[in-house]
Amino acid sequence: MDAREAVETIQREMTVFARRARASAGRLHPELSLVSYTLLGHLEDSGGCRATDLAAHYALDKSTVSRQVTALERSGLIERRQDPTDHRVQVLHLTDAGRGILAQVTESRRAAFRERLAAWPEPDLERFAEYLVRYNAWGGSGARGAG
Amino acid sequence: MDAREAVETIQREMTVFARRARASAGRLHPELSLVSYTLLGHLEDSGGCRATDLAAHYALDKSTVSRQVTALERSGLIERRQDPTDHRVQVLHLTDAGRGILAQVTESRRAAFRERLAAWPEPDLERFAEYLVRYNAWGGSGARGAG
DNA sequence: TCCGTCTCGTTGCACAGTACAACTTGGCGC
DNA sequence: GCGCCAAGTTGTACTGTGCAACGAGACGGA
Repeated sequence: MDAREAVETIQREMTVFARRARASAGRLHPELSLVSYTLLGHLEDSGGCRATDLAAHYALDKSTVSRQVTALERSGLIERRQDPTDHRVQVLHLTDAGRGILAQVTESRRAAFRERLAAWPEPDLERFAEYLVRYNAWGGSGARGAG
Repeated sequence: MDAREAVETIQREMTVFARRARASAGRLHPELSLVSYTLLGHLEDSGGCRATDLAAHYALDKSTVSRQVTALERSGLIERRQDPTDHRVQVLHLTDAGRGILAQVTESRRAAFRERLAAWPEPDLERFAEYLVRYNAWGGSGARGAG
């Protein structure tokens, strides 16, 4: 396989993956779409951030994030805290309920991935993880293009 | 990074990727969404098939495929041919216009990937491609689960 | 101090993609 | 022929999304 062929393969396989991801996005959890799961996960990782940060990181419109956040707050999974130094800003935080559901969904996803990756030798797993990080890091948090 | 950590990273990065893929799906071509691009690609690969086959292969409802097909036909990218042996069946075929646009979109996607992967050393490209193939091959064409 | 301009977020609107259910049309077995 | 099955279409509803317009607050220069 030469470089040209490898790029071709990466394109094709990424497309296949994207299609399947979309197909299974709705079946994640009765209460959590793939988007809201992702947003919750980011809140956990970051320890709380602004809606604008979420929008930038996931290439979503701020209005989309705003609505998702509203829904998540209505479900009691996150809470908004006014930033005392800047009253325009709302810092979003997971609630205990949110943390619980997030852990639950993460665990079931993790189990699916573990099963799927069970036969992989550890060095391959590590390289694959590293490649994905490198791929997604391209162009910074708002990367566009060959998604 | 140990294996547990690597699986975790793969899960997270695949999710980020899926999210961004969706974000850029609409900007593929003014005339072609990611879905219709995929369907067109399948028609090219298979050399013509039924709407029901497309639905089954991509885990889509037949009504969804029906509407996509209607749109693609209206745009002159595909044509329906009655199956002479079974009048319920319409076999879908690419038109020349459809083949042209498909090639064009494939090429622009390929260029985007090439740009994105330009800085990668060739051995990494090849390994990454191989990992993706291995990942997607899991469970065959209708694989479900950790998308 | 006040005005222009920026940022953060919400809301109104429109649209794509999707599923489910009901239906039409056509084939097939008894 | 009758009943059932298969292929596709259409009605309806919902979700996720973006863009544009807007409101509220911050910030800097005249």
